[in-house]
Amino acid sequence: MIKITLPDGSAREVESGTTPGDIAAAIGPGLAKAAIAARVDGELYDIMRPLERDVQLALITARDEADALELARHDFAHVLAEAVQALFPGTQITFGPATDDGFYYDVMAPASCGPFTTDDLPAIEAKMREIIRADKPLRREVWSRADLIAKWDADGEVFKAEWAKELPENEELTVYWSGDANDPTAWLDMCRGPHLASTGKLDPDAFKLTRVAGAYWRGDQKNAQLTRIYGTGWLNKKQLNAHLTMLEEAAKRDHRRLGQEMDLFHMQHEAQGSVFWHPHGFTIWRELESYMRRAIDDGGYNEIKTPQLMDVRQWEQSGHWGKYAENMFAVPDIVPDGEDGSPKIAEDAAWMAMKPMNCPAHVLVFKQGIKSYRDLPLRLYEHGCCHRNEPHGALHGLMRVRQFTQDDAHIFCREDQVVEEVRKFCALADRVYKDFGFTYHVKLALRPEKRFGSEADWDKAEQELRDAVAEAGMANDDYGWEELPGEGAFYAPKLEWHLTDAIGRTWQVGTIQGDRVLPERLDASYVGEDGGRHRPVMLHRAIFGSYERFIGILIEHYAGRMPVWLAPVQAVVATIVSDADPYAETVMAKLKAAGIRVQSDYRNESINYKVREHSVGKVPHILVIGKREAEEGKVAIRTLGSQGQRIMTVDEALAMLTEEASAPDLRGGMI
RNA sequence: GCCGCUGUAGCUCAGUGGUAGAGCGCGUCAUUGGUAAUGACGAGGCCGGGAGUUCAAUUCUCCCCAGCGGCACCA
Repeated sequence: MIKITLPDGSAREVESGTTPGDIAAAIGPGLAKAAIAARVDGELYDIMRPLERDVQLALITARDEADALELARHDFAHVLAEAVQALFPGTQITFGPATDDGFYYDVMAPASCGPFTTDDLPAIEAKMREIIRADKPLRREVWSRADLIAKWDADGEVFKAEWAKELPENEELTVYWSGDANDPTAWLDMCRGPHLASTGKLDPDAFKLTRVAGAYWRGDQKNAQLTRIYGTGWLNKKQLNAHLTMLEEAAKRDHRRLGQEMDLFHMQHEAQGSVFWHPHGFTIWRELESYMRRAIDDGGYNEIKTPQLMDVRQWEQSGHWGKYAENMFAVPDIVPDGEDGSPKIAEDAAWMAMKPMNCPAHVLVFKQGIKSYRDLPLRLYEHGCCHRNEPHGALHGLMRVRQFTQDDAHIFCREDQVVEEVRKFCALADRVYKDFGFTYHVKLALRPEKRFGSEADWDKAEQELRDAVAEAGMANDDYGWEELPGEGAFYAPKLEWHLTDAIGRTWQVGTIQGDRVLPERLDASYVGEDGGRHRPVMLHRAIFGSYERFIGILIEHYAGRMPVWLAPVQAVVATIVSDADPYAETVMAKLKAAGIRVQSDYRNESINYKVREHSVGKVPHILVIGKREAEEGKVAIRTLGSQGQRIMTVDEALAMLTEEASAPDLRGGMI
């Protein structure tokens, strides 16, 4: 007999081998039907898996949504693999987990039919529904490693066999059958589980296969490329539809689409991965730049500007040429050739490289003149324009570009100032993100495999960041505090700020890194109180990350409806009849004088047309002026997102617009 | 860089082995109007680039380039 303790504290004595499903049935028929899995001593268990020792047991139903979704998605993944193998014999299966919104399965299509395409998805979906409707029981079995390897070898499942062979010698492996023992279509996968009791527990109308993509076996570029089939999966059709609606919403917010509709910027292949900012887009940029300048002035930074090109030897010394050359653009020293007029690379040409980062140049500025401990902390800031030769497949709108401008600064400080400087940065970043209406999580990326510096330096650098975050009161769940092993930069661990936008997506933007490597490599020093030379610590930090990316995030976050202070056009003065134009011109003059970005629309078009066009153009306020307003000295304001209009005097409108058009830091409040 | 898909007018997209169409936008004219599209007419295209098959290629084949979805990468 074993003892099962339930969440309410009650305990039951049952035979060893009793399953959670049996216990649910003993409690009541309703629960027996609803229970889909169990949590046994904190671990997820199949409802049909025998219990063999004293345990704490909690039954899981669809009400435990996170667990239920995870189970369902994992099952969908298995059904997907089963369907693909049923339809395309010879397909090899590998691995198929649940994801944040669904599932995927990586398969190797048989050589005869080549990689799967989206055209194959409808047939696979239909087969999946068939499997679900067949309500095949899912049976867990424990196999020896040797038996399983034999099975995979016999079936020609190269990837599964490789995986099993790498597991520890004596490990017992779990497999799941889909279908009972005498079912000729029974299908087997090696899997940790857990799974639902049968395929029929899934809702056949609660999933959709969404796309296919290439993925490397075990995530390594050197390995075979598999076909990954993605699906989204839910507990019921309603949830699925809600998700599909959210995806549509995200598509509507796509900054590439809005960027074109709002005439903010464009890109073209002659400057692949680089942005042509149009007047409207660059207006947003200028506002952000001004905002950031005020913030750094406030924070005690000094703004500088450093060269775009430096001799490659400089990059060798900083270590970038060794670790980062594949992402750098190198430029030969070209001299004109007098003979035929064509440019020619000199034999002994010096090679220059475009800067991919600003840090070495900032150290060079620091090194000019002798620095005393009294000069520290020295905070050097730059709107640093960097070029990185990103892989073609990585480029994505404004989010991943080859030329971008960072709000980059390096703080040179003494060892004893590090924690305080990081803490101050946390406060500054907090203020900035809140001004844009973001919430955020903070994570600490720890030492990567490829790295510079001693273990002791890394220990210290990591601990400092931990301490500073603790002092800033952010090392807790409210801030999603988490440590990420192996994800730091090659020269330093980094704190990362992950913003959550208006529809719940997250974006990594801000960062601060404590670096002792670069000051050493470039021999930066200051004179201490003791008269001796000391190494400063260098903190790399950014809040927006890059202007390009941050603007992309803002466009999606606000769905193009920028707050008034950032809106490229803050107001349009639109007349109904041309008789009102002269009066409208006086209104324009007043708004312009007050610094409002206002445009007039005196075109020979209906007011309906004008209102529609500027609404679609996401102008925050339309000031409509007809005969009445002209006679009464008023304006009729229609605000984006609202149906009605407000009639007010020009001065009232001016006061309102002026208030809304001022940046949040100048208003002393949040937007 | 890897896998898959896509590339036709400024934009969104139809279409065809016999050198092209719609809507929006743009231009002209009429219309002076009251809060999300006034009407008529008109001008726009090397059908991504190159090669091949063919009497004939925007259409079929191959190679490039770019974009999109992922993977890998993101110092």
